[in-house]
Amino acid sequence: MSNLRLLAKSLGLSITTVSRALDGYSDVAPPTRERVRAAARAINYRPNSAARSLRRRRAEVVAVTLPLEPGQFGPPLFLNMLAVCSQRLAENGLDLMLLPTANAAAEMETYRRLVDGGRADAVIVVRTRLDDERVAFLKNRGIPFVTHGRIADSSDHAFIDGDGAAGFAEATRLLVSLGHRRIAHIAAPQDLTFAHLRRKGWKAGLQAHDLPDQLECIALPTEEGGYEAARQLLERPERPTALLCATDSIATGALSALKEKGLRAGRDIAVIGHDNLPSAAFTDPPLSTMEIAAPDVGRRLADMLIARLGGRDPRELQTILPVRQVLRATHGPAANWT
Amino acid sequence: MSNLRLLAKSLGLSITTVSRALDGYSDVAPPTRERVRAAARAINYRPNSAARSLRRRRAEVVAVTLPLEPGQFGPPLFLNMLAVCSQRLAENGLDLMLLPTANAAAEMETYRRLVDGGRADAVIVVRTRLDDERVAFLKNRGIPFVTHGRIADSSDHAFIDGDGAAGFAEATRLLVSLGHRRIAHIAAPQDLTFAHLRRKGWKAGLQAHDLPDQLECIALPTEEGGYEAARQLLERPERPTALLCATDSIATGALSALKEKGLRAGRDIAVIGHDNLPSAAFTDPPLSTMEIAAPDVGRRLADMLIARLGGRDPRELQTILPVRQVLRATHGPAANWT
DNA sequence: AATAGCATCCGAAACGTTTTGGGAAGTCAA
DNA sequence: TTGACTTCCCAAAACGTTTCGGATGCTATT
Repeated sequence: MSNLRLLAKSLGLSITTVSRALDGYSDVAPPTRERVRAAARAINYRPNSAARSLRRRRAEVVAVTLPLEPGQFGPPLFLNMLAVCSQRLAENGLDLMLLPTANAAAEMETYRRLVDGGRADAVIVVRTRLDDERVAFLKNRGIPFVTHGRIADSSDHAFIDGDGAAGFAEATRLLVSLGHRRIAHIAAPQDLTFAHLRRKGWKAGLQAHDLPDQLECIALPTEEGGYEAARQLLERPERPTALLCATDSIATGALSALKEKGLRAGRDIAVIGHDNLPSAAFTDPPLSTMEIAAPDVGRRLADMLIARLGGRDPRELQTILPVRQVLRATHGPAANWT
Repeated sequence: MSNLRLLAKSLGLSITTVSRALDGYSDVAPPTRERVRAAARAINYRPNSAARSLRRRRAEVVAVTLPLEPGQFGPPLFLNMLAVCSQRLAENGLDLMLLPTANAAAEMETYRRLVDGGRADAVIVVRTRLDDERVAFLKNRGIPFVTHGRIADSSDHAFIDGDGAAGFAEATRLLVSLGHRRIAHIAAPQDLTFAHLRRKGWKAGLQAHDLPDQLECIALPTEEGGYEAARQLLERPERPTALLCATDSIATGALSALKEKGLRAGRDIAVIGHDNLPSAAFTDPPLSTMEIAAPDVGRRLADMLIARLGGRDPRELQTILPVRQVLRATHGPAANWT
């Protein structure tokens, strides 16, 4: 590992001049600048990141912890979003680093090392809960952050989120218009904000038509969870004619349960998911679902972080994105069986 | 952000003593040590990571770049493995950081910043290619690394990998024993090592029974890729009776194509995948697949890294894990149609 | 009483960078 | 010739930590 001192010595220049040449300052002669740059390239010089961030008093890193438990989006979409975010951050000289964490306690410890140890200049909070201690911690420390998803009171921090409530209300209306009256909801654990909002939308949709909202079941947002929940709902005396699922993973599991019961989704019973996972187009039948109607959530997220790092008021950085329906083959009209 | 100087001043001690008290050295009196620790806890002190790694001359970070393109494992399993790895590394005071990268050029640039800039002490290389410039780079720099997957010549570096060749040879044998003679392979791009080895296993399995190995198609390791490839293979005059797919994503797409043609997997045509994704148990019919027969790849990976950081010879750190079959409903006997 | 040994503590240097506040030539106008 | 400006360069300080090599005072030993 080479450093500025060696580079300077080999060029017969001072450390200062070499540093400034590499950073493109105007007070070094163009020929010198080129000479320095060529030498730096030749020995693969990169500024030592620890020394640099020690001196500049910033890490030039945006961090995001990745909770292990099944979450909001499926990982493929989610990582895609972060990759786009990362590219955008890179244009501003920021690294995005992801830190997998096994459980809530480990995650909080990671936050402390991150923030109190100056490892990150800003953080992205994902898989938010209504009562989220990570958000409380970050507010307390005053470090810039943006959440992906809201919390119970999101009035005073930056966030980006899909309008899950509106999406699920809309989907419920669609099912009603197709003749459904017993519309069940397979919800995800209600401490997760997205799950809470989607359930709220479902309830609102039902209430608008004076329909009962007793048909529900809470499941882990996995195929397994959806499978079990669907089986339970089908045992109910008031058997649902439609299953509105909090996520596509849940919906995929539900499809599997329906098949076991000899029910054909889209004909005997309607199923609608959320997220539009890549695999949703390849279930049998192809899953009707919904997705955030924005192609560039990652980029927006990065821009919000950069704005926060620039001191922008978080209350100006709150984005709720509309959700659009992706209708494939599982949202059928109500079957005639009772 | 507090620092040692402030802490020392508030305690009436020197910076040295405070530092050594926190690090548990024996040359500070137990009462002093406790006093220091209490004060540090009270002000949420964490050593500044930049200063620390500048002085210690190591970053205490293991890095892994995450290429965006669809890869070896599906993300859920893959992230799980990394999370386990991360826990194990944490026990040794190492942070695991993931860096998403959009393309090969960006990935190499990340490697340079990482290694030449001293941001990481070791790296994990995932989604290896037969000819992998990342491995060449790391060897050249002499930084410890472990690859997840092999390359063309893996004789002199540390790696952990599933025995894809044996797994696919075994699966081919199974299909032959079920009466199949026209066993097609939907391969992933052959520059990816895992794809190359799996195809090699398939070929070996066929050759052992003097069966032809013309029935193949190369696809992106996604549902979409599997769907297209399966459609093409079904157009062939010598229509296959079995599809051995390089990944479960491919197999899932293939299942969807079969359904369109009115073929029932497991009865009219056999399908076998690889990876045992969580969703594989919930396809219709549930997918027969295979998986690495070790519950703790992530932990092993971490241990190998730690061993490399401790100076162990990479040639002693080469693990090939057996692959076991997970037979569900899609590996049926050969149908009678020609 | 002198010395050795021990338990505690501390000053100062070092890690490699960025940045402040100049300094030494050279140029130009008066 | 002088002074003011420019251009190009540099010394030194600072970021916060760890660690080397003592220093200080006390107890036990001779």
